[in-house]
Amino acid sequence: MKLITRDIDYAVRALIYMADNGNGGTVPVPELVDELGITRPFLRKIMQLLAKAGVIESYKGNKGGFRLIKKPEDIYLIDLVEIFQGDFSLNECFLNKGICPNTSNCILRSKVDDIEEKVKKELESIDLRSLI
Amino acid sequence: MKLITRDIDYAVRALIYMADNGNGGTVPVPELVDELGITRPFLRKIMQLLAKAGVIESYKGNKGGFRLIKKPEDIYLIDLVEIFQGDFSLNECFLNKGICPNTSNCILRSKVDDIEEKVKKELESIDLRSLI
DNA sequence: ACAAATGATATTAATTTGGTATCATTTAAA
DNA sequence: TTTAAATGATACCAAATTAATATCATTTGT
Repeated sequence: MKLITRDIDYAVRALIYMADNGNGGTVPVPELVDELGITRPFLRKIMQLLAKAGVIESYKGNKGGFRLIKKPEDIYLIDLVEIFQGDFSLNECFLNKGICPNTSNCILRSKVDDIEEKVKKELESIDLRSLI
Repeated sequence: MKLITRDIDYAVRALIYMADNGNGGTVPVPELVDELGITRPFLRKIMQLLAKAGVIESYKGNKGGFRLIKKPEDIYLIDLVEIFQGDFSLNECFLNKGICPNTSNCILRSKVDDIEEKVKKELESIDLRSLI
C-alpha cells in the first residue's frame, strides 16, 4: 500500500526544485524534465493539476512556464495527497455498497478511522520547506 | 488508498463468524458463504491463505471445514495485513530503482517511514477479540 | 461407492495507476 | 508578422494490481 504515489513523489521533487532554483521566476517543464528525469507528458499533467489547485501558476507562450504561488512552508503534504488522490481516506466499507448490517465490522471501520485521523494529522504537519 | 483491502475485510468477517459460531468445531466454506454473502471461490482462496499462515487449520473431506487455531485475542490486524499484502510498508522510492541522489526526497522517505511506524503500532494493537 | 469438503493452480475480469499523444492557444522575440 | 516555445485540454493506451472464477485432484465420513 502506497501512501505516496508516483505523481505525488514527482510533484514534491518538482516543487522543491522550483523553490530552490526558480528565484521568483518561471520554470518551464523541459527544464524540470532535464533536471529531474521525469517524462515530459506525465510531468505536464502533474503541473497542470498543481496549477489548477493553486499551488503554482502557469505562464503560457514562449518563455513561459510555472511559478510557485505559495511559499514552501505553506504547502503541506496533505495538500498534495488530496490534489492527486482526492479526499484522504484509508477506509471504505465493502459490504454491499455501504449498508452494513455487521456491527463487528463497523468496529473495524471506526478503528481504521482512528488511524486515518492520526495519519492525516501527520501529513498536515509536514510542509515542503521541511523537505528541502 | 486502502489500508484494509477486500480480502482482509472478508478475512475479518470470516474469522469473527468462526469465533462466534464455531464452538471449537469446524466451519465449512459453504456455511460462511451463506452467512457472509461472500462469493465462494474468493472466500476459498482467502481461507487457504489463512490456513497456510497458521491462523486456522483445515479438515478435508466430508464434514470437513476450517477451525480457528489461535484465540481471537491473539490474532492482530497487522497479521492479517501482512498475510494478504506482505510486509507492511507505506513507503517506496521511485527514482530509478532505488539509488536516490536527491537528498530532499530522502527526507520525504524518512518522514513517511515515521508515519509507517506509527500505523504499524496501531495495527499491532488491534486484535480480533476487540472487533467482536 | 459417493457426496461433500479442501488443495493446488491456472485463468479471466475489473479497476487503478502510470504514461503517451494530439491539437489548440498563447506569447516573446527575431 | 511570422515563428518557436511554451501551456491547456482532453482523449487514449499500457501496465500493474486487485478481485473473482474455474477446474481438477485429493481426502474423508457415511
